[in-house]
Amino acid sequence: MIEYALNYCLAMARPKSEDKRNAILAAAIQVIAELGASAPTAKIAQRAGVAEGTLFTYFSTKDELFNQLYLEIKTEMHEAMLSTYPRDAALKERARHIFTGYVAWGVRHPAKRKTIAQLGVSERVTAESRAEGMRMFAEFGALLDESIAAGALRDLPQQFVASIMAALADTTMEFVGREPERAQRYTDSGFEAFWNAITH
Amino acid sequence: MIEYALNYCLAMARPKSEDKRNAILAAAIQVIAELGASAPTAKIAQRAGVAEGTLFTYFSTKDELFNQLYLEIKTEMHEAMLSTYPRDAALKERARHIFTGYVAWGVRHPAKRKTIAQLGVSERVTAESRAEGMRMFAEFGALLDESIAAGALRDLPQQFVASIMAALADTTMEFVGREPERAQRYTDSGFEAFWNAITH
Amino acid sequence: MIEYALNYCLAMARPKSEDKRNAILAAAIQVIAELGASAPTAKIAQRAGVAEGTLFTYFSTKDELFNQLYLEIKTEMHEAMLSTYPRDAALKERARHIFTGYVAWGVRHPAKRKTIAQLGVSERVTAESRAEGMRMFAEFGALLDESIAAGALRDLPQQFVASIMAALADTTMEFVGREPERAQRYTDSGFEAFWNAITH
Amino acid sequence: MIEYALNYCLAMARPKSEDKRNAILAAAIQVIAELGASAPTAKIAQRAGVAEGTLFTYFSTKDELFNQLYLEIKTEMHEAMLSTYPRDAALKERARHIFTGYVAWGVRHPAKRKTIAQLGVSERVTAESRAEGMRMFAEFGALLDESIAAGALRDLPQQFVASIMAALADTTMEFVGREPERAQRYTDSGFEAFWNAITH
DNA sequence: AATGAATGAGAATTCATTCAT
DNA sequence: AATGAATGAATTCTCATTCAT
Repeated sequence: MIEYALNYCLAMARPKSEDKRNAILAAAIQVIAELGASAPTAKIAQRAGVAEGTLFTYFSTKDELFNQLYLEIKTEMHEAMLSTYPRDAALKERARHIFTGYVAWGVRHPAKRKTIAQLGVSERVTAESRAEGMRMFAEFGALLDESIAAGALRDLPQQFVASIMAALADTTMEFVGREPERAQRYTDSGFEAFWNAITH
Repeated sequence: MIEYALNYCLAMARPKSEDKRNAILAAAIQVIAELGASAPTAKIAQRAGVAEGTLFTYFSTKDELFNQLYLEIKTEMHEAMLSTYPRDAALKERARHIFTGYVAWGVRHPAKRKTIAQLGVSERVTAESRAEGMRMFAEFGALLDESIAAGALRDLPQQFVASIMAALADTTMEFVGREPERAQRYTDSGFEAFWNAITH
Repeated sequence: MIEYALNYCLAMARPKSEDKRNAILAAAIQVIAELGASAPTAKIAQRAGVAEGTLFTYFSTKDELFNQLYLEIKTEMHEAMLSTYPRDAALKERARHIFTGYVAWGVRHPAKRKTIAQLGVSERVTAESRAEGMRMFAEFGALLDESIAAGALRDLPQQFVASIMAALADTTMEFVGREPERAQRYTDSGFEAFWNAITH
Repeated sequence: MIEYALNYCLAMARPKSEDKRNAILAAAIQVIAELGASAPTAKIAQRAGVAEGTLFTYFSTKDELFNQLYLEIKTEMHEAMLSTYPRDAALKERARHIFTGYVAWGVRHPAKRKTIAQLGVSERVTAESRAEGMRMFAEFGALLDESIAAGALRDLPQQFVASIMAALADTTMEFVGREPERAQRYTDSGFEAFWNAITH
């Protein structure tokens, strides 16, 4: 009530709602997962429960929506890998934590995973967005430097190691998605494969 | 003169030309590599040097073109991996041959690689095409059974191993693409990583 | 403090501000001069420093804004032609005064001139507005009746003479706009042409 | 029949039809005269009896359509003024011919006249088109050089004279349009006014 | 009164596919 | 078989206007 009066005086209109923005991003994830990067904005808006035009008050173009979505998902992936990171565990356990966190996230969010796969090859996602997305993951390469030191990949860029991790984790996710009942087995094996790949 | 040409034309039913079909496929590779899977058929036809409508006498729909292209490239990849396959070499050398052949092919044909990446996530490529594409590669899993027997991946499907190989090779290609002067280094390391991943 | 502001706001019904109305009209002139009659209301509001919605508390529709603007400018033009009108001068001098005043106004206010040109052919400006705008100028025809009496235009409607004056003055303005350094020359010649046109 | 066979051999498809192009231009004239320069392409296509998309095979953008239309009408106006031009008549008669030809054209083609008025202030018509349009009319200034030599407009650019002619003729047209029964009277008077304007 | 988010009906193009030639 | 004009549904984005705050 008082808020209304305040708004009245300050002459503020409805503020842009974070909820709506999130609804649009969430809808985009679903629709892109279903239809690919050619998903029409109209369908995204509809799924989000907003008018077609509203989408454009939150994202000025389709490209902007896609780039923001790309970074949003990448950030979430990153967080999933770092949450409850065991700082003091042995190196291998820390690595396992990251790998496992990523796989678990991907399995839990199949639509997001498909969407990232689509956006990853979409011409709409700019080089800048890609670079920013990559920066997050490069850090894991650094994290693993110790383990790499003696292995086959020594003196190759950390990014190479990070990409290998991502590639193996993605493959793992896919098979977990197909046979969820063997999730544990795939995840363990995927990680061991990765660990062997980089440490020997 | 004109009459002669007329007779010539009316007399012979022009057969579909294998050349034209190939020109369209080759054009599609280029255009899809440049524009993604949303590449218009008109642009593909133009690049192929044929009329818009002609494309549709060789491929009844865009989807058909894309699916055939997908399989054509997959087949070519497959052949690249098997050419000069050293039947009697030691297991690891045979595996290296396959891995290296694939990477070399990808580096030599960047447009094809980009196109396969695009088609790989395109809604136009059917599950059947994907399955058929995968079948070719599954055989390499079988090939490696021996080596897997004692490693981390024992009793996981051969497809898992094949996918891991593909994933690591793709990653390798990408980095070779970025730093061609270190091609040898990346390829060797990529293969060692793969070998370690599956044999330990 | 906040409470005070609150009371202040609740106590007084804010009156529509003449300033704001004028700001909107002034902004419309600029934006229409730049973008033509398709100028969006949002841009006009922005230029005026008010919210999109505010524009509609001062002008219920875009059409109303455009019609009022049309008449406002026409009125201003009219005033420019009559200011310091030398009632007792000779006929030709009075005519010159009007012609010159109009040209000078147009040269001094190029955006207004462009805007009037746009509104003059816009479907948004109603026949009524046009009629009202024309009425003002018809009076100049009456003023010139004497001079017409013997000329080529005798027994044609005063409006015809008024339109001829407007047409010649507009042409004059345009050339003064292009070559401001010859302003005097163009204005004098334009008027002489007009005077000769109607008096011979 | 033989043509078909020939086409068949040369593999020509339906050629772009001049008729259709003209139908689109004619439709544009009508619709722009009715709705102004904001006339939608969809409405123009419909009026022309072609599909919405067809319009764009003849004119790649709306701007191109508008610019070509502008020049087409200007050219036609120009021709109307020169047709049956009496090379050997006295100067005034030649001038009258031009003036009268233009007015008659404008009266006969009111939609074209309205359309040119709209396009003349439209942002879509480029400076190049305008310049080209103006070039045609500048020549009439040259034509009148003799008559100007002694008048009020001596040593002003021919373009100024040409613009004055256009302005007076436009005014004349408008009044003829309103009172067609006095067409002759207006045309004669308009021309006399013009002649007096430039020769005295 | 003032704000600006929300709306949805257009608007200009694009494009896979058809079909007359 | 080859051509490319013709089609119209679909797409992204704009904009006048409304309305909750």
